[in-house]
Amino acid sequence: MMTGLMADKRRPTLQDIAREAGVSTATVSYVINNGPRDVRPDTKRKVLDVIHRLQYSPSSAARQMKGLPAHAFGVVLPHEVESVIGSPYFGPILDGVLRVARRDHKNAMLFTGATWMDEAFDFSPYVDGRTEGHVVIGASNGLERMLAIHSRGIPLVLINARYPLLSSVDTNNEECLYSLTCHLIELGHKRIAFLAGPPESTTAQERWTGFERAHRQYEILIDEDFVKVGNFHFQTGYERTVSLFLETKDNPPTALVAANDDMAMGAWKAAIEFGLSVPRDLSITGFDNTPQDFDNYPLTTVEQPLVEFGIQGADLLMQIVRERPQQPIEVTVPSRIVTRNSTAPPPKKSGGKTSQ
Amino acid sequence: MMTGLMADKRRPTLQDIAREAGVSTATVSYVINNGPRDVRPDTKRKVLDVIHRLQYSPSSAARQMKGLPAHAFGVVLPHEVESVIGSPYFGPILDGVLRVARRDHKNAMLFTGATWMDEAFDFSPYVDGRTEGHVVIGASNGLERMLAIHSRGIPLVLINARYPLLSSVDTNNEECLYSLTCHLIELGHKRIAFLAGPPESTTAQERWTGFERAHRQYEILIDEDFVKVGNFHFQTGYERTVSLFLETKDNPPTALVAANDDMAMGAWKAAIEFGLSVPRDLSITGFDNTPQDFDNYPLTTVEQPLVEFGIQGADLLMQIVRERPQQPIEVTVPSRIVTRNSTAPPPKKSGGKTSQ
DNA sequence: CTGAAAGCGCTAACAG
DNA sequence: CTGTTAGCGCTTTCAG
Repeated sequence: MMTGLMADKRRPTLQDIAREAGVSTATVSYVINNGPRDVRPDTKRKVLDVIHRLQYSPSSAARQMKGLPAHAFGVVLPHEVESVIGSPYFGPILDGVLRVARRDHKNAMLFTGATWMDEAFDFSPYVDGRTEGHVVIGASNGLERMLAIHSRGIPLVLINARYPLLSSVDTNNEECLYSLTCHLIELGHKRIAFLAGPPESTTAQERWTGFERAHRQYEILIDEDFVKVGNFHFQTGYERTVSLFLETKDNPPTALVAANDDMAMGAWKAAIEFGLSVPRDLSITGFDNTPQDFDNYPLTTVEQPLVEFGIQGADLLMQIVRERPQQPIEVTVPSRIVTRNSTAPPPKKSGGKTSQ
Repeated sequence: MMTGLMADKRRPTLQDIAREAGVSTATVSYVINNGPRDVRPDTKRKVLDVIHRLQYSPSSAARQMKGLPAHAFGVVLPHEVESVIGSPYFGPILDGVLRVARRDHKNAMLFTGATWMDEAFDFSPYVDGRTEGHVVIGASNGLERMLAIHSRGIPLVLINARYPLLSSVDTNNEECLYSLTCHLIELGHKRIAFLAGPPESTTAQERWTGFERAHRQYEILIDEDFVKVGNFHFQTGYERTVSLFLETKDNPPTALVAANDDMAMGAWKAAIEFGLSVPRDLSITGFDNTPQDFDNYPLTTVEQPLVEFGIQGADLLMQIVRERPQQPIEVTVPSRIVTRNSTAPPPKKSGGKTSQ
């Protein structure tokens, strides 16, 4: 039986090669690395033969001890969610990141956010030298942890988020929401509700700012009652919209801008329950272009270039590892507005439900 | 400006801690590792203080040099496909793998198959000691590379594949195809076509064996003309089925078993083009339960427990790392047959197309 | 062109 | 309980 083969034999070291080939360890090293010194061709040949025969390959740990690069970077997925990878959000970003990894012959080390928000968050895996830096995907809280890691001199890039002092790749949230809102205003809407994301999220903040700017630009006041704060999830979108309708019975909004798709769909559900037809009675917009039943719910929204996020993020990290800039670098990758049929001019009779 | 902070200061070493705390390096080591020797509480305290103050954390490379475990394993995705992660296949498996990684406080290092089938395949990343072993996800060719890695003493687990001498986690392919085929036979089918996968794939082989066994069991001969070999992709499913129909005009099959969903859907398309109604004129089965338009194409198929594959695969790897068994271990995770409406009894008049 | 040897940061003997 | 020290496998300087 030829199972296991030399499974128990200790793996050969550079010394073994040197001894076997009858040369010094230095020579073997020069052969392996093609430098920094030259080696006579026949010596080289001899060494390479032994290397192949003994199936030698150098220990990465020993190399790192000499200060050589780890040829790996971390991919931090700071989410407790079970099914994070299969999601239509992380998947494409990770794909982009891995494309760069492949291009640069780096390995990607995955860090899942088991203890992300725990008291006992363990920094060591992030700073123990196995990685040259990290990209952090879609973090919306706990970023002070990453700042701490950054302050230990570890290169870091945030993808789809912003944070003071940290480099990042994100989209033009503010701009997109500004455009979306202007679009509604130009259709004739003056009473536009807003479903905001959690205030601690910079993304949520930027989207709100875009909404606000459009109103300022057109000199339309934002009715306080029209602004509701959710947490990016369907359920809060639904609930806040129900409250909204109840509280503004006599003078309801004619359009609703949600800070993301899930909340927009929640709002849509609420609209249906209140007998409102979208877009005839209520225009709705979202953000993310996450897969939905767009046939039945043709939501106008914003599509983020997720794969591009991954590529640019990993690319930026590589640049930072190389150049060690003193100041953080912020890259903006513009998104694309996807127009479907959830927006229309406001109903002629402002207010009042219409059935049928 | 407080950017960068100590970004340029070299990271502290255990020696730094020892010096600063006025103790020996050994003592610091014992504090860090809670052993193997005890340290007087106040000394310990003092050391821990310095560690915190200097934000020390040990170098993983130096530790590995001492033969300590790497606390990481590789996840090999041997596919050249661009968008591999976002797929409904890899995503769930990876999720399962990561769940185990989290549980055991291991890091997962991703290896994408850039050079998987190249002449110049580079073994070093797989054997350089940064990982304690690898899980290989869904490889159907080039597995001799993995065997070579295994023979260097690196623990390895194949997920959703089998290969001689290698440990693996896979489903009961043979059994599932046997059941599916029996189901058709019991419905009254005697003329059943088979769309096989590539012969080098063990998965494809097992599925064929199940098909065969059902026929032997019921003493039905398999018509050679009814067996076509594809490559698991839609296109070959379509093309082989077109050939099949053309070649068996006078005595066509009443059912078709495809080795996977994509080919099954290709076959369905061909059936439609030939004016056949599924399942009235032709019953079809698939394998994988990959997301399709099941509303319009209610394919009876087999759902593999993908997340479970990941969990069991990573689990098995951990076990192998621990126990170093001499013999490979093969784990089977059973799949579930998903019955929809693509199968029915054969048409009364065997043969002949029916329109309308 | 090649060899000898120092030393990277750590752990765990060995010696108090 | 603590300190001193060898050595893990490699790269690279210093000597030939």
